[in-house]
Amino acid sequence: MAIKKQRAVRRTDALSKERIVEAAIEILDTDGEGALTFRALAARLATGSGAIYWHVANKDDLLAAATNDVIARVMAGLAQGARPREAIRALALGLFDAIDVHPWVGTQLSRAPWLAAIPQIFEGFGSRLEGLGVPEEAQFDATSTLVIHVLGVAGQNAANARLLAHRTDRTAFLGEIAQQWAQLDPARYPFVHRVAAQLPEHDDREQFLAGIDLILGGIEAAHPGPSART
Amino acid sequence: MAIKKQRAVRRTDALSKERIVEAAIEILDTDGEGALTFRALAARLATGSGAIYWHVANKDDLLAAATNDVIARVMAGLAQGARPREAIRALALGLFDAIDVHPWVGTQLSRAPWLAAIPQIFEGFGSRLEGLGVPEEAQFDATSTLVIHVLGVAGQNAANARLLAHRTDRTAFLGEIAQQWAQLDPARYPFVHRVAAQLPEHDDREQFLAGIDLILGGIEAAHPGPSART
DNA sequence: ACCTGAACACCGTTCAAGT
DNA sequence: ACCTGAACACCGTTCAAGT
Repeated sequence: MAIKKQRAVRRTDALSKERIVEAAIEILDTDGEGALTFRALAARLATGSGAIYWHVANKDDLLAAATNDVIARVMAGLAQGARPREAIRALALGLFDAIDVHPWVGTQLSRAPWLAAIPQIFEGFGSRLEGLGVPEEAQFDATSTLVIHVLGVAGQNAANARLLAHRTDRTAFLGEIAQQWAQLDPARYPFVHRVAAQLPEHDDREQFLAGIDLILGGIEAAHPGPSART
Repeated sequence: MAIKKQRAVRRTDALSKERIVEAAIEILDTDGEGALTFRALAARLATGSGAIYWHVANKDDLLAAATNDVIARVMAGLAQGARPREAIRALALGLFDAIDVHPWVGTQLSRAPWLAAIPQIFEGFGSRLEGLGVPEEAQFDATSTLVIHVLGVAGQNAANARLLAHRTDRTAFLGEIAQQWAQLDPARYPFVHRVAAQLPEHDDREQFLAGIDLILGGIEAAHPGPSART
């Protein structure tokens, strides 16, 4: 009982945007997008909901800051000096994995293209195309296609996560969708029928990467350049 | 003044899911995603907000039905019998244009992969890959990549529309983003700097199609098949 | 069977009042 | 300068009561 007085909860530091964003990320990660409210955030920070507005303009601002944090961490964690094609794949996978862990980032990225996180992603892909032999006039379209692929998958993964929050089993959930697809008229949906069986067992990450490789293949086919020997 | 009595508002027909969805689409198209509330919808239909729940499970159900309507119309309007590559491009452009007119469809598609609209889109792309010479094992990944591209662009366009709702000029808005990009550190963001100038003047539709062509190029490069003479 | 509309629970955001 | 927390305006959804 006579131990040195333990610091109570953590009301020592003053409130700051940093601490608010940190707490928001914790709520988003553990309880999902729906759980982030100013009331919940205020409770966790042991303050009033209005206090948060002193450091943060509004909820969009808060979510943007949280998203930037996660993306900046991905960019910082990237290995340097890889060959362009490998660097592009590593960046894509890094983003995929980050969004897999923080599905709410997917929602944000696909809802707000003016986010500060977007130019970071653009730069990450675009600056490596030079090394792939893509001429300057073609770099904008090629980069945009890679970025759109990442954002597109991000949005879908976030949607899946939103749904899986209410359910236990992922395979069972995909199985239900597969069953719905299998119940469509086979005459009108022959392809969907064939693919339905692959749905529950397919690996999102591998399919994402297959898409990146398809796009890279298209880029290289359109611009046969020096690095053809990947 | 003595003209035949005009039908008052339109309270003749009983309420139905069809009429509710129709009214919802009108609100979404004219006043944007934020304007669709059960109160606004009830007012337009001259009924109580609770009445809507007799025909529609909840707001998600309503939005799903509205989205399916728009997508089904795109599928129905497609020309028959085109060669596979042209058919795929036409489908992609049809979806792009529909989402351009109804940006809220973009939000829905990128938020809800279990929508009934999704297998329609899957079928539209997937069933044409056979004719491109893509072997069966590769069709799932290739289709998914095309669908993701459509959904990814859909989400971004919807986000842009949400922002442009509060503003008048599109070019001015893109100009502001371009300016933000141009203000980033040129040493760390050389590519973003180069691309910023192209941002305000670039054509979203053309860039979308360039992405589709890049993906198709990658598909054909991976599976050099019978239809190489496109 | 279908509709009405008040009531409920819950948001984001504001703001007068405190320190 | 920064924090508190009640109050405001507005949601989606429910439900007892009507026809």
